[in-house]
Amino acid sequence: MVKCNDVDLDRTFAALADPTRRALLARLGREDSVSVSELAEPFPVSLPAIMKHLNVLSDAGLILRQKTGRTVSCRLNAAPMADAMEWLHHYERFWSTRLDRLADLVENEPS
Amino acid sequence: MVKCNDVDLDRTFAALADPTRRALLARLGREDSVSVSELAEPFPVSLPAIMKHLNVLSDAGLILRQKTGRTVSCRLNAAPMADAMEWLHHYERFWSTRLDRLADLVENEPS
DNA sequence: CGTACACTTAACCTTATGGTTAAGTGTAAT
DNA sequence: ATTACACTTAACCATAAGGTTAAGTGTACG
Repeated sequence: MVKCNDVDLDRTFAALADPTRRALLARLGREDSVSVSELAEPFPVSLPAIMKHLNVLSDAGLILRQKTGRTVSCRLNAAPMADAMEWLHHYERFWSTRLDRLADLVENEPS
Repeated sequence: MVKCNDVDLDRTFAALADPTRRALLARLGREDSVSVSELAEPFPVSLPAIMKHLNVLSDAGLILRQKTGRTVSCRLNAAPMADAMEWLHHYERFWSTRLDRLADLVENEPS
């Protein structure tokens, strides 16, 4: 199993690897539907820069855009995060402390 | 809260955004302690390329290296993944209640 | 109509990423 | 001592990422 070419996971993790993009997602987590210019406003960078971030997020499937008149509203689509989460989940036992693991054992294997 | 400069999270997600690096971590998840050349062997790229990947993983704190004689053994350090997991955890409600959201969409988008 | 507004695209720049080959360092074995 | 081995570093290359300014598209409004 040399090739592990999970392009979707690549894109998801890459999209999450930037603080501006995480902040955009956080905003959409709080606000549900926000226009592009409203999204851009708090950041000290230009609108085209934000556009590029939004494109990265779209390509990763993390946001959806819908045009209404001349404004475009963005909303969160967290589904791809579930795959990232699942990948990480496989490593959970490596950071759980011994006590956590003990608790896990007790929970999952009673008696 | 414009600045969300979580450099560690940047590095963790960026490190995870490459299939070769994820495969290296997977190997270390299975094998606990593996030398650099053993790690590199399955991949169709040069050893220096793998070195760069290992450096990225080290910089993200995801692996630890220990030199013994002329061989360097690498082991997984999953701790930084916990922070990534925690970040993702905040969005869990956006995909775990997907059926509810689907119903919501159907309600709010009459065709 | 014309103009302002919301967004997008284009062109460009700088730095980072992922790869290469070749050379260097230090330890082990003959 | 010499040679082989395991890894590292250096130098280079092509492409991608993240930013800029300027120009373009399309919708709304006076």
